[in-house]
Amino acid sequence: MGISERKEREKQDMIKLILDEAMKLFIEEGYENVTMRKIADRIEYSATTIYLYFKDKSEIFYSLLKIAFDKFYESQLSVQNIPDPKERLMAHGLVYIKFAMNNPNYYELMFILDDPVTKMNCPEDWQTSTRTYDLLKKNIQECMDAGCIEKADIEVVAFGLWSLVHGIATLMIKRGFMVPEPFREYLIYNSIQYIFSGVIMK
Amino acid sequence: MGISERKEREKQDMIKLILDEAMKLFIEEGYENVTMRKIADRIEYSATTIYLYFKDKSEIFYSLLKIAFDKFYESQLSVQNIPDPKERLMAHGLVYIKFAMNNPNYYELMFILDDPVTKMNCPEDWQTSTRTYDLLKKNIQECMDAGCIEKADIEVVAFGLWSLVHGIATLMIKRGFMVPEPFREYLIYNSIQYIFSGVIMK
DNA sequence: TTGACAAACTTAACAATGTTAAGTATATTT
DNA sequence: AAATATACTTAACATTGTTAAGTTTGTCAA
Repeated sequence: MGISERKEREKQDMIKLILDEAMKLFIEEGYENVTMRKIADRIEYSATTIYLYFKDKSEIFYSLLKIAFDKFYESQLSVQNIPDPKERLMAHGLVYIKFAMNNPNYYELMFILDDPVTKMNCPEDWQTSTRTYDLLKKNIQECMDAGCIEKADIEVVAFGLWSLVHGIATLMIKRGFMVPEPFREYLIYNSIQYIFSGVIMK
Repeated sequence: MGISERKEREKQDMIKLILDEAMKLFIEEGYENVTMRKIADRIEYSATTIYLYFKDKSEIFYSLLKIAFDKFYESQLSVQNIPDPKERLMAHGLVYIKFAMNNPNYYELMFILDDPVTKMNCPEDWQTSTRTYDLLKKNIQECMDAGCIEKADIEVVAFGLWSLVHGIATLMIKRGFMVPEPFREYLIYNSIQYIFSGVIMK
């Protein structure tokens, strides 16, 4: 009988509907400003219905977390065709920050907010997130192999460069208003440029 | 007559009482977990009394913000007696991160949370916060003068180095659990070391 | 086809939050 | 001593996430 299949399909449709509307709201308004009742309004069901498909609010946004990491990974790939490893590494950093500033709510979800991340328990959950980090390490390794940058523990270098771009991203997202607009791009590009050209050997 | 003076004194005492208890709660539990009623319990007044002394919750923590920035500045000073400019700059970075990790709730208040910062309107408010940044710029300038690091727009270099340590700090505070404990200190120290020794000229 | 049962969904409600309005003591002034 | 201003409290509101209880709808066996 196809009834249970249909039911399963309907259930998946409902989950997708909730996630889609939650995502739209979230991108526009951010985690704290998305309420269960707002989502309920959008999907045209009562708020409690959502609890039949998700344990609680953070579980909804834990699902969105995976989508965010996928989009994030996708954006990083765009840089992988650059042949010169040191140019690629620099572009990698820039595209990282660009993603963060174009998708501040995604970025907050992935790297700042506590709530939905607590749902990440199984190690395979991290795989989506570590994919991008592996990409960075790969690019660093190729720079080392090509003699562009000083050889060292790759974990150390990756963490350092990640911290740099993460720092720029979070400062711009959270305290960007401190920097007058036409100056922001200048600061971002040149500070990365300065530090990278220190790390990269002549 | 001394009545109005006494009243003014009592008012200031009350403000101090509220701030003291709010601060204690805040350091232990963080902004979101401090409620008006919890503060009220501690000071042994009703919750609404607090509103006679502060406009709203964020204004209380805006007051704490200044205290946090003062403590922050104080901690940075400890490094200013190091004679060698490049060693001083490196130590500056390390002490920055140390403060952030020892006072994660202060740090969040200063550089991550949105709410209390919105109360900062007058330009003199920023002075407490820019003091530390000026200190960094001074140290960078001395490094340039001594020929330790490549000459460039000081705003660019300061922003880059700040982003680096801010990135490390926020990653450790917000996603530190991803890094196994004995590995954290190693990552922090060596990644800073690596990037600094790139920036610093041999 | 109908009656029992399960699944899907809603309404009502709870406790906690920040915050406001109205009321009550207490202190000051005239 | 009466009038008034000050300090504080109680009650309440709207909003939040979430749970419990009730209702409707769909499915299946007789």
